[in-house]
Amino acid sequence: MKKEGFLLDIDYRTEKVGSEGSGGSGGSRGGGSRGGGKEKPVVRLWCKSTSESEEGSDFVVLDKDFEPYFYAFPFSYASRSEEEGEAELREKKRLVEGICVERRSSEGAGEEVRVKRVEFCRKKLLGLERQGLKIFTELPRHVPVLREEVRRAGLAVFEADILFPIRYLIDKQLKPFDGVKVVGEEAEGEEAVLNYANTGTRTRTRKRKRKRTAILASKVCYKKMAVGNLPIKILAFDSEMATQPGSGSGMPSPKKDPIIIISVAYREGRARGGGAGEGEARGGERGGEGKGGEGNEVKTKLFVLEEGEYGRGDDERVIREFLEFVQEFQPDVIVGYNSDGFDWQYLKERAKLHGIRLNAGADGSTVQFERGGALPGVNIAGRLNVDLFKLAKRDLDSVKVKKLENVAEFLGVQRKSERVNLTPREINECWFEGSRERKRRERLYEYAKADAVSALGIAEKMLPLQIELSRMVGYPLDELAKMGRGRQVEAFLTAEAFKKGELVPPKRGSEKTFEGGFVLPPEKGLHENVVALDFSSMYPTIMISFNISPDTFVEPGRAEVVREGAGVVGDFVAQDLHFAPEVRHAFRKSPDGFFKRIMTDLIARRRAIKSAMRKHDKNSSEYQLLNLQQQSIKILTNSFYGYTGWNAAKFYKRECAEATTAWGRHFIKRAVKMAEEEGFKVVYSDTDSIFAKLPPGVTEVAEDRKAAVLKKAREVSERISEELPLELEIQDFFKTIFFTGKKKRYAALTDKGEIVVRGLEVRRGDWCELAKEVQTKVIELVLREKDPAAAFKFVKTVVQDLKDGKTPLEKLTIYKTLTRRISSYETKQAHVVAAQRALDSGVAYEVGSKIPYVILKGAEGARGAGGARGTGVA
DNA sequence: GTAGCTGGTGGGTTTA
DNA sequence: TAAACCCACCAGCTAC
Repeated sequence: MKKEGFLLDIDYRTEKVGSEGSGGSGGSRGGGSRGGGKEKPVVRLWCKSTSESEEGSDFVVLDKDFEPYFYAFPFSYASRSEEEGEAELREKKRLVEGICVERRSSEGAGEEVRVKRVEFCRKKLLGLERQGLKIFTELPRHVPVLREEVRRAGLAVFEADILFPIRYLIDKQLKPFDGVKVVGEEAEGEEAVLNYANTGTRTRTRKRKRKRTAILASKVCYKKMAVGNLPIKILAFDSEMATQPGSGSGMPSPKKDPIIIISVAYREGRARGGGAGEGEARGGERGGEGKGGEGNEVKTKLFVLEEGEYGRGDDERVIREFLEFVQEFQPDVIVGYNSDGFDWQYLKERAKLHGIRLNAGADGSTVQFERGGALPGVNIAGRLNVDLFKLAKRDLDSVKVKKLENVAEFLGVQRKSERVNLTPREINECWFEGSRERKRRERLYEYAKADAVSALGIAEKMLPLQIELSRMVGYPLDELAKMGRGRQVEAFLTAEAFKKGELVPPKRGSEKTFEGGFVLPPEKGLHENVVALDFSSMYPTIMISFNISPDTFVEPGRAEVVREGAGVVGDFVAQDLHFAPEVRHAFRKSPDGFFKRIMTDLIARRRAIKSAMRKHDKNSSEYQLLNLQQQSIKILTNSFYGYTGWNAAKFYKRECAEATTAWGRHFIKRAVKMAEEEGFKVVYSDTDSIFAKLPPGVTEVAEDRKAAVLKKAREVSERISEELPLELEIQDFFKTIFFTGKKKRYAALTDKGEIVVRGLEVRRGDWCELAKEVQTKVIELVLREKDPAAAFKFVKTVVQDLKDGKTPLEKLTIYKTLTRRISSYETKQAHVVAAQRALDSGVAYEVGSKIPYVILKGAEGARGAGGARGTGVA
């Protein structure tokens, strides 16, 4: 049979050869079951159909024909003949083929590990063609063992740390949320049962669910497809606990406190385009949804503990019903807020207590918890588990205190003022007193629902961009959502390298830092009619213009500057090289480097997308999708500079980053000079921007002044764009701008009436609301009204209110991040002291969380304000 | 990724 | 002798 669809997730399991199927736990990315006998890896591609008759239905592709492998190359010795090299490689090949070692599993059982086979191969290493070995292994878990042995045999090892499923995607050129075509036969019997869920055996109360077809693949390949409006089912969940009254501690403990509510939110019905092939689960919902609209409504469901159950501390039924719901709903994506760090961990403990399996996987397997690792990771087979808190932490810089309600409000999902808000103490009260007071219990239910709905809303706002990034980078969404930008770039580069026959270099860090951007000291005070100019995509443009790439960098000594009369000594001649200013790093002008080829391609793709966007209405779904695509390309392109300077990067090359910033400094200084030559007074400049005004007396009327400044700015920009390989764009026009005299700190009023603030306390998360409110008002009065006296008066009233104790405590709460364990702080800072006191009274703040505190006059130290998650700090 | 600001700690030194 | 001052450093956070 043939099947087409799009890829959602990938993992693998190991199965015993010979016997039908195998026992053991379901494999996951990076994991696998074990046991005696011969085993082999089976890659599982979790897909959704795109064919018209069964759109949105699930199927899983089983591929048993992919072998784990890695590369090994001899260390290159200077000037050795071709024959000598080949002879050595043949010798090494024999050596590697003979490798046999004992591998001890965590249970202590021994396992004999051999190399499966070895092939000769040709690959490029930083542009240089090299001959080496491609070493295949029986199982993915053998790679780390054999890698060490191959190293011992005197070879340099490459690409031995690419996870097996990722290796599969790269080699097959498959991408998540993109097309897959498979030829094979439908799996039957035990094989099918093991690999897809819901054949009806596990869910007692529910009807038999629709079947997930499993296909034993004989051929799997990429299939181009339209990627708009993919039918993806998201399930958001959240759980609430109540702590025993009088137990002192404010934190619920999974050892004793049961889960009182699990709330879920989801959209019911098919995604846009109809619900063909779906007989049930459509309920009596309205089907008439407009094209392009959201259409289907958000639904919620609560799993609530009963009184008697609470008395026994027995939340088994609640957990079971939740799991059954997951299996019935079959979500593609499961989201929660801090779900990896909290909800799943709690569920794990509670499930263990009752001896029930947390089988939320699409194959009925249990939720897998990553061991070790700095951050707790949670994996669910066949589904994409995403912790939105991690996403918000990484991507929503402007939300300072990343509580669920704050993020939801910021994204326009749900206003805080329009939902039920409860503190942990109130949750307790609503629970315990709710048995008498029905209303309070209702409030708790509304609260639980609001949390799940907010999580769903956040997912719907944030995931589309993540999905585009996932498709582009080639990493499954759940993993990608946890990765930092550097690792995302690296994943993308790894796939690109494969396409270009390049090897991914091994990591070789360094501690050395390098000089960054140039900042011109600002001219203190108030300025009027200032134009802001900036270089668009300065670093990427520089990298492309000067072919900056790890493979075009010429080591000092290899480049010879041709002096008059002197012969050529190095491998490269000066006129064939770009030399960076100040640092004098050299880069070959040709051929185009690895980075340049990729970046040029990305920029071309982005340009094409942007022009395609113009053909669509801004509110259309086509436009929105294209917009997300161009955004993700931009994010990636802009990350290349940072990536080359990230010392944990595989393609790390300090000189690349160093040269990039050196050219940046060179050009911004040149631009300042040119602007001043044209009659501008440059009042400030930072890295890639210039703030300039015309000296007084050029024109008299205010309106003319703006026109004059802009006209001049256009002239300067044109001249600069002609002379330099960069575009200088007019970014903004400020009617007034105020500099405190310090770098990176100013406030401005644009000609559109908006106030822009940079660096000042308003922008900082470690100042209390009151301070920020006051500063905002002062800035308004100074910039808009130009009335410092009024500002002064206003501040005085605020100070008086403060002295009179009229200011509410919440407005004085300061939040600061606890960046490490309390014990490892050298200095006694207020928020650390506050965190310690909170701990003493039973509220444990995790590393990385924000500690709320208030500084009181004459107090011994910090006193707590009501936090949302944590109760007051003692 | 580097540049830069600010507040605070903690120790040593100066000052009234 | 204690308050005032100075300074290097730690820590957190932001601009680009």
